[in-house]
Amino acid sequence: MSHVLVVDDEPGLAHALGITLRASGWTVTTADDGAHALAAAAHHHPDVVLLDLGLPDMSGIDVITALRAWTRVPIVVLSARQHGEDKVDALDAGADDYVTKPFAMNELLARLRAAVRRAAAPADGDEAVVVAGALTVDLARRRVLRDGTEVRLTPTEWSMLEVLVRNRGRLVSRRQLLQEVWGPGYSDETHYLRVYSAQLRRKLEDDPAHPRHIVTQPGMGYVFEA
Amino acid sequence: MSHVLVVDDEPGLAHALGITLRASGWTVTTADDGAHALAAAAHHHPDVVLLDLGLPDMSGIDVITALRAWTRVPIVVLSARQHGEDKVDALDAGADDYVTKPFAMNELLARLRAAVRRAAAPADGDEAVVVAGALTVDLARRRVLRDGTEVRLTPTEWSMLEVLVRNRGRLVSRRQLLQEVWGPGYSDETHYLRVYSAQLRRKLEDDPAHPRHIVTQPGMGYVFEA
DNA sequence: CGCGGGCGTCAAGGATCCGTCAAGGACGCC
DNA sequence: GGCGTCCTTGACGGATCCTTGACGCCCGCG
Repeated sequence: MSHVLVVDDEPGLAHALGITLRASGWTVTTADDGAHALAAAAHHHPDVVLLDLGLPDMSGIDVITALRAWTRVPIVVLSARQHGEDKVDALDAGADDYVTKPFAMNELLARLRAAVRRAAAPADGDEAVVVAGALTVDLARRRVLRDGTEVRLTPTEWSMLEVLVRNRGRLVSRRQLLQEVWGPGYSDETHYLRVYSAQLRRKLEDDPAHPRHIVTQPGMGYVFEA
Repeated sequence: MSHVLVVDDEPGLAHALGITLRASGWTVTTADDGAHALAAAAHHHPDVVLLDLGLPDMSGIDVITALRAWTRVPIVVLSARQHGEDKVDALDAGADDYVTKPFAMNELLARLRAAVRRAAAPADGDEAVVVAGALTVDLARRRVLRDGTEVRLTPTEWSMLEVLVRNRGRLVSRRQLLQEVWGPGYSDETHYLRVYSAQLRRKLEDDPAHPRHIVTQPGMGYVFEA
């Protein structure tokens, strides 16, 4: 099923949400302030973020803005204020939906499902399995086969390959790659790209010195060619 | 601006919504029952549908289902019932958002904007392909094809070509070109333009000495001619 | 006719970027 | 604690690319 990041500083509510969500088949990560939320989002790549606007360290709007700087993950906002201007602010900042406390749990679940479904829908071109020469990349099962035998990838290697394969045939800029794999704040760590592109090539390419699938576009980024 | 289809059977509310929406820059079509709503949606292709669930001829859920059979136009639902199970049903049927009466008009406007923005976002990079004779410039994928084969450009070459192509048919002044490619503070480095226009012509033009696409306007700047 | 400015061409550096190898160090597992 | 995996970081050739300078051409003008 899908993965949800719950951001809430009230331990009781966060706990209750976690139990209910897990009972509904979600996997759950929790964060109790904005900084941890951003770190967790970058690390876990949740399918949806459930964000309480009342956080101790930074405003919820800032969290939304920071997330929207690098990801389109759906954000469902949770707020105590019933008639707050912050509804408008949150939606304009890039939130996808808004739930006011108190809320019915089944309504919240429906909104989360709707948010995930909306986000998944435009990804039409996504087939779960992409074949490129001797390579078979199964995006759903997170597996790669080369000449029919499985290749073991580390989490970071897989993450980078996944971004490239989902954008196969088109250039992925260094910046985009760094942000999607390592998260915001890593936009300039271009060295990571060199290290990991080399590792992927060593594991996936027939001739790592002359790669046919993971192609460098000097000065710009990388492309996965099928 | 965008076009909204308002589906409501209360003449007073529909009228008030129409006035407010038009004042906010929307163009508006109204329908007072489900059958007319479906016909109007098929005819006008609105950018967003604002749907009141309480309709005389059919249930709002059925309207959503019928729309979703053929279009992904965002649907924002309007309902009087505050704690109704119909919220969940509407969202699961394919609605994008939900507003409960009574509602603040600026919240409704924000939700409509958010719905349209969400729907438009994935389509952004589309249609960014410019064809000029034997040249094909794909602005989204950052690729250039000449007679069907890809041409490798350096980052600076691409950046300059991109500015010219985005302003195709219009003169781009030397100053503007320098600032957009090299940044502010390079307004007088006209020599760069000569070097890079020459490189682009060598890579893209059939006869670099007599360019047909990257044309110099002496003393002023350059034009990309399709 | 001589001169100068704008433009195009070519080539040479120096800076930057890329690929590679390898050494710490964090973390989980036994 | 010992071990293995993985991420991060550094160093270093080699390739690529940006910048800069020199030079020739064309054309208008004095």
